[in-house]
Amino acid sequence: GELRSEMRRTVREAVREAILDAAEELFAQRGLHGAALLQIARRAGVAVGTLYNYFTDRDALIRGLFESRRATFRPRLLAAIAAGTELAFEPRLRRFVREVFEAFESHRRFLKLAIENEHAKPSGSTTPQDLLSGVRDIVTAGVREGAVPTDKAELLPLAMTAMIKSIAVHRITAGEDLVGDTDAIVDLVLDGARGAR
Amino acid sequence: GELRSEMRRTVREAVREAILDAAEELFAQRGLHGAALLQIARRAGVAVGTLYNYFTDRDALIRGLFESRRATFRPRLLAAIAAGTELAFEPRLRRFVREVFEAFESHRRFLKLAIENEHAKPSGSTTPQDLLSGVRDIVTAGVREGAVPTDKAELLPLAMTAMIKSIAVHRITAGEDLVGDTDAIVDLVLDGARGAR
Amino acid sequence: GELRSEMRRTVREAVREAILDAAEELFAQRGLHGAALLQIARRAGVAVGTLYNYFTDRDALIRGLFESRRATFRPRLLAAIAAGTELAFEPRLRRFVREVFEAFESHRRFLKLAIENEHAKPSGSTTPQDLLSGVRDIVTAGVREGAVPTDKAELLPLAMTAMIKSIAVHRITAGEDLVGDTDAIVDLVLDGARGAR
Amino acid sequence: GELRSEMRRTVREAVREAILDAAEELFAQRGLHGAALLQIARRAGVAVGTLYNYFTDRDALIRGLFESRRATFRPRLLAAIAAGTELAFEPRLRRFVREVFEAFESHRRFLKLAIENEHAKPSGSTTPQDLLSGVRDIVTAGVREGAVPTDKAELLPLAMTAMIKSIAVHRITAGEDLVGDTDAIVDLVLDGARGAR
DNA sequence: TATGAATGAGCATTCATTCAT
DNA sequence: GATGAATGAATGCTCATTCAT
Repeated sequence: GELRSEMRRTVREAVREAILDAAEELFAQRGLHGAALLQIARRAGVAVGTLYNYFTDRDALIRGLFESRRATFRPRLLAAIAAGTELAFEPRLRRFVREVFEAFESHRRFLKLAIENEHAKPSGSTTPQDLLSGVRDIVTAGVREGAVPTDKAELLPLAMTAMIKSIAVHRITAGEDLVGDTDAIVDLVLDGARGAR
Repeated sequence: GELRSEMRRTVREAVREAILDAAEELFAQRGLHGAALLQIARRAGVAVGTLYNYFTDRDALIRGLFESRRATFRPRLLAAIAAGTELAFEPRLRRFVREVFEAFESHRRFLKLAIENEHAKPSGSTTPQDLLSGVRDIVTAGVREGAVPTDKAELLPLAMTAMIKSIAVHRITAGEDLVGDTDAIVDLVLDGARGAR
Repeated sequence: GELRSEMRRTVREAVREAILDAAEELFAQRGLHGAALLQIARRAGVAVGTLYNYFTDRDALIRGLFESRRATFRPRLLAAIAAGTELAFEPRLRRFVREVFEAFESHRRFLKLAIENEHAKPSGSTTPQDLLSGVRDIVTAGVREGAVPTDKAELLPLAMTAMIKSIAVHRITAGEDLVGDTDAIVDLVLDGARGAR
Repeated sequence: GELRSEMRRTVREAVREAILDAAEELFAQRGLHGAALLQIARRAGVAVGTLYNYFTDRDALIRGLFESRRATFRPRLLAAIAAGTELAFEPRLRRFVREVFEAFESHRRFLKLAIENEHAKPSGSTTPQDLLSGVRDIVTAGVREGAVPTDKAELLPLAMTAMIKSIAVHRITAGEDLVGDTDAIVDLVLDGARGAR
């Protein structure tokens, strides 16, 4: 009946998640090309064939992983952008960066993977692209507000996103906390190397 | 005699360079994993077996490529650092960034490759690491000089290197000029988003 | 009670037939090796597992299909042979060929399949073998009657069966009528290429 | 030098032939679908990879086999057709059939394979098609000559080819001689079942 | 030293078969 | 009996590496 079908759906979801977790782990360990599907299946505790009941092929598994993780980030990112609309540029930016880092915290492993393989996934949108687009929105508002000179509007989002990603990977690799860098980054972005903290 | 032996050495060097060029081109096109040695050999105009007379295995070829290119960058980087020792922080930084970009210009293809595959090459030093270390030197001098607050010394080099790499890849991908971004980047780094250009 | 059990048997028979129909269609489309059991199950409107409630394995399904179709042909063939016992060789042969073609008409798809895969099914008797054996009976009678020289008795059935099968496949493939070739074939067989029609 | 290169070509040709022989044997034993490339490689005394140095993929190997064999038959068939142009219909046909059977003798195994898998190879021309086309040529000449009634011209080639193939397979399977059937077949075709031998 | 054919381990993918529900 | 997810052996194919010439 309905209960039965719901249980089945739940089990299916659990297996799917186990596969994605295993894939995430092995892709992080051996790279997007270095992890064999057999290893992923073993780590997930299923047979190779089972992988193909959930993803049509290797590429679909990779896409599935990225899309699945992105599906949990994007809402948080969008919320972080929307939440600050009423704020001035600086507090808005500060809040955004903090929330981004907080979101990053819960998926450290995936983020390293996503950032380091950004260039290898030209198909569809990615979390790094979402991040860039979020920063762009805020910078655009900052320009409108007069807080950011027009001529900085092109490079600033690129530069800031690069900083966030780079520092995030740095901290994740070192096993260190991310959120603590929020103010340092925002101060740096706002007032530059010369500005007093 | 000696002449003969020198000619032989020259030819050997030329073949080696042809192989590296072919490798660079194919790695850029199809990725570090996607280019087969047979294709590289063909493009270089030699047989597969010949590759193994110059590099012990695939990995050594990749390392050889990165090291060969690094060998041309590092002197320029070191020179750029050394040349500015007498200058104040700002002009020194400006000069450094410009010279880095000028050096990048002559090896655009390789740089994209090196930056995008930074994480895949944990063995030995790399050009991005050289860059980071150069920036660190200058920032350290800036701190000593009082131009940079101590508490920014840790993250600033990381952030700045990230900006340089990210913008470089952006421009290379778009087929655009790199050097033109020098001042924008330095201004951004020095005075932040809020500072007037 | 009994009614219930009969209904069950009827349903079972209907499902079995649906499976065989689906198998026939897919084998005809993609070959005996090219059709997957999953596709057959889907086309039949049942689950894969159900296939195994009706046939022990893939091979049994194929055998089941061939035997099921054979079970409808053989009676007609036997009847066509028996019906002509009182006739002379020529009218008997003519009648036999016509009735064979008429029987073929109602299972064109299967016949193409059976003829083209004759060699792949060494297990048990097949429709083509039934056909050969029918022709043999009639030829034997023809020899007894003096209408066929003894020394033609060995090859004639083989040759004639080959002609019938070959022309049948030709017409089925072209979507053309079979029965119309009856007289041409029989005339050819009786009087050869040189004889006037 | 030239000698060297010729030797290499010869060796290459020998390996290619060994592969084709192994393929022919295994395809005959287990069917076009049932023989694994690994088995073929083993039987040929080479590694799997070597197969791919000679044929781009499985299908190309099959095509290569059929084309290679066809390349030895077709000239003989064409010669058999051309050789009889000056003869009358009957002797021409008789000669043709005999030469076809003689040609068959030297490649019995392949012929069984080719005839039994005729329908599975829609790409390009095949030996059975060559045979049909040869018979057609001769029948057309027979019609022009007045030896064959026009209305038999369509079905006769089909029927005769079917007979030849069917009897050939019959004899090959039984390990019997082919050429001995020549006159019986031709007599049957010319004068039919009723005609005295 | 250069060559390129041979090698075979490694991988993605398919699909007949099983079995818990 | 029906279901369909899980299984894993089998297979086609790739490609780094070797080595006889």
